[in-house]
Amino acid sequence: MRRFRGEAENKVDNKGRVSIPAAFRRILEEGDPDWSSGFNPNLVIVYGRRNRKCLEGYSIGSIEIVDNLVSNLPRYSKEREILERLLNSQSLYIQLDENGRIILPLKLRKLVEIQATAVFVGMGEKFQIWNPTNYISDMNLIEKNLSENNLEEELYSLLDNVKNQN
Amino acid sequence: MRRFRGEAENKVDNKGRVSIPAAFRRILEEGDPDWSSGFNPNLVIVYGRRNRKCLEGYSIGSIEIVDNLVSNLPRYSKEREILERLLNSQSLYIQLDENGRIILPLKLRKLVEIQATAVFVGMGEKFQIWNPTNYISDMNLIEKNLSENNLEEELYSLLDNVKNQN
DNA sequence: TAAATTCCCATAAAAAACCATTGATTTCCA
DNA sequence: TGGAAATCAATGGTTTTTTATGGGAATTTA
Repeated sequence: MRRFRGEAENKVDNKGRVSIPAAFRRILEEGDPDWSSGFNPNLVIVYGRRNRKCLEGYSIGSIEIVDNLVSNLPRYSKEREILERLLNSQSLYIQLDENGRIILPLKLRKLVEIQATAVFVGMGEKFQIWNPTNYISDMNLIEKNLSENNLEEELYSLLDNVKNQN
Repeated sequence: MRRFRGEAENKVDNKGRVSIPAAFRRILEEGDPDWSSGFNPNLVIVYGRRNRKCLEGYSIGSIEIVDNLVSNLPRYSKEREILERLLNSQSLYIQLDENGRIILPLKLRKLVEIQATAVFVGMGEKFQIWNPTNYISDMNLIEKNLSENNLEEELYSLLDNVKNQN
């Protein structure tokens, strides 16, 4: 499965309409089992992640993987209920329009402080939508953390450890 | 099967009428084997869950799954008898009206303290109906629980464990 | 027969569908 | 290979449809 990559800044009009970057649309199309050429793919936006001032977009395929994991937990378990709250209650099924746009409801825009522009950030199996300023802050935070603790090498070596476990 | 997603707050008038959120109606339609375009889907509302100050709505399809689970228990076992009380006795079959509304009987509204507004909460294979204030409390409880015990990562890793079992 | 329930109609606001424009990118052919 | 033609992407505006909700008449029920 191809991945969401790159960053793009698009305008949000006063109805809440935003274009999904064309590159991301390709991934959404590939990832939507019901999609076929000439039609518009669907996606799911999750807004319930804690400690994150952004929205997360998933292709239908990727969200189904997550949903199935949840569905495999005991039906009435506490754990499952909480995960449903975080992943299903705080999420939306959204259809792209003819022009590749979606409508971000006011509620979500307020939640992540998005007004006239939004930044789309590829994150592999999902993408994020940020208020531009908040995105810069978040990147700066990461940069700072990396340089202060000289974490970069350590992080990359993590990858090798994961590999060894498989 | 598509899932119930998102949160919506709708008004309850003094006849007990409430709109089922349009997004949920789509799921109810898909999940009702007898439904066909132009008609109104049916649903089942369960009010028998203890420790839950909310009602639960199921599509015909999902309630059948749950019913079948109960049917797999030994026919005259105590457990089955009790579950049938909670899931069958304390539930009702409801039809949406022409405008996508249902009537919540006074008895049920009292049971979960619903008055002028109700919150609909998508929970994947079912949805919940809450008194707004009680819903906020419940979410706060979850938040508190997550942050105090640093449970979020643990929960998400639960998902990975599920994956590894398959 | 009063109260409750069902059915029918009305409406404002929100969302979806439709159409148009501009600038960038790609195609393709002389 | 240069550049005209075609295509696509991002964005704005308008029209149509859907949603949520209210109210009243008709019908049932107690």
